[in-house]
Amino acid sequence: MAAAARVLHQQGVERTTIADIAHAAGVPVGNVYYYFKTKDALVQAALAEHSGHLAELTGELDKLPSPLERLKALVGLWVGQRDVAARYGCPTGTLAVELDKRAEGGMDLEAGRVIRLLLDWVERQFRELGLSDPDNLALTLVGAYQGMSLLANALRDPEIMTREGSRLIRWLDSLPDDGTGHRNS
Amino acid sequence: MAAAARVLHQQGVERTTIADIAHAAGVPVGNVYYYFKTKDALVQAALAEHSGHLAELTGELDKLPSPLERLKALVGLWVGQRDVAARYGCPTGTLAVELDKRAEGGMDLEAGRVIRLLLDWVERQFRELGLSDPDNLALTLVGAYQGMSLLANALRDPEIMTREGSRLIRWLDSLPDDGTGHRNS
DNA sequence: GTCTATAATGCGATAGAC
DNA sequence: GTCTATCGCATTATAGAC
Repeated sequence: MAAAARVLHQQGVERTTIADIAHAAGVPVGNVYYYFKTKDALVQAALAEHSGHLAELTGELDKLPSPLERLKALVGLWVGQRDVAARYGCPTGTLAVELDKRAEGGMDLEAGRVIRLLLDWVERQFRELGLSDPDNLALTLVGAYQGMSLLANALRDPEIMTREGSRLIRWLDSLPDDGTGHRNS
Repeated sequence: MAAAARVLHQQGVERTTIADIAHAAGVPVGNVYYYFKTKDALVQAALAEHSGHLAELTGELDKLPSPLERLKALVGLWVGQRDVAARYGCPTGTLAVELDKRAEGGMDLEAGRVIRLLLDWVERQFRELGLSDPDNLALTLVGAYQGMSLLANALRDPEIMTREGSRLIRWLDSLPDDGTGHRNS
């Protein structure tokens, strides 16, 4: 599953063959089909990997004391992945684009579910900050991440992540917050 | 070329066969190969279509008197395309994601060139407004567009375009501007 | 459960009649 | 320049020995 997630991210769903994944995992082709009946099942396994990785990540961030620190740390993690993003794009975002075109078995919405998990977590942070319209703020932050990842990838320029990341940090710092964790703007 | 651009956007590059494009254009398969030697040549033709469409669009916007009006009209056009974006994503953005994975003939950077055209035009508007860091502002605006298109597509929710569009309009209006068209912030 | 060999299919590309 | 028929190949998926 880890090999599937990695190779599918780098090569894309359509250009990746089962043989590619089998090779990356160090097993023969037929063996893969023993555990995953179809290629789509492998794609779903990759999605589960991304979902698990996200849960792990937010779990770590939740240890930070304030919601603002958590959001800023999240942006820091994004920028830290700038070279991967510039080369292959956001794993979940590019997968969402590919699955939308794939249009079989109604799997085109499953990547959206992983993105929804991130949106919900971010929205929770904004809500804890006492800000109004936390759902719109989450949309803005996650949208900015997907946008800067796509641009960095399309232009092959990791510095885009750095520049936009800095702006997002300043934006987060500029949001109204009295330090109590309860605030309406 | 128009049929290629349309079908490639809707079905994706890898899932679209030459037969699909030939059918959409109302010509037999072999005929397509008389004008386009390979499938990649068709993809490049589609990119040229997008590039031409963009030039046409900015040409219209350039008729508006002020840069701020032009940018706000651009956002309005994006929101006006919300149903298409929610169903198939931004034509150029999704193509950039797909071509990055395709990785053949060095065509993976050509979608980036079209996006660069948009970035440059937007940057020019910000520069005319006299704002500092017009390149970063362009990155923010175009990045927001790509991000909201991807989210709208992944979640199949055109309203995301409306909500983020409204925010972008407010953001543009909040930028420092004295009405002379020359200003540093 | 592991692995090899192969069947079945779909697609890019071409040949060649008209 | 238009169109039909087909080749060659890559890939998903399976059969079946071990």
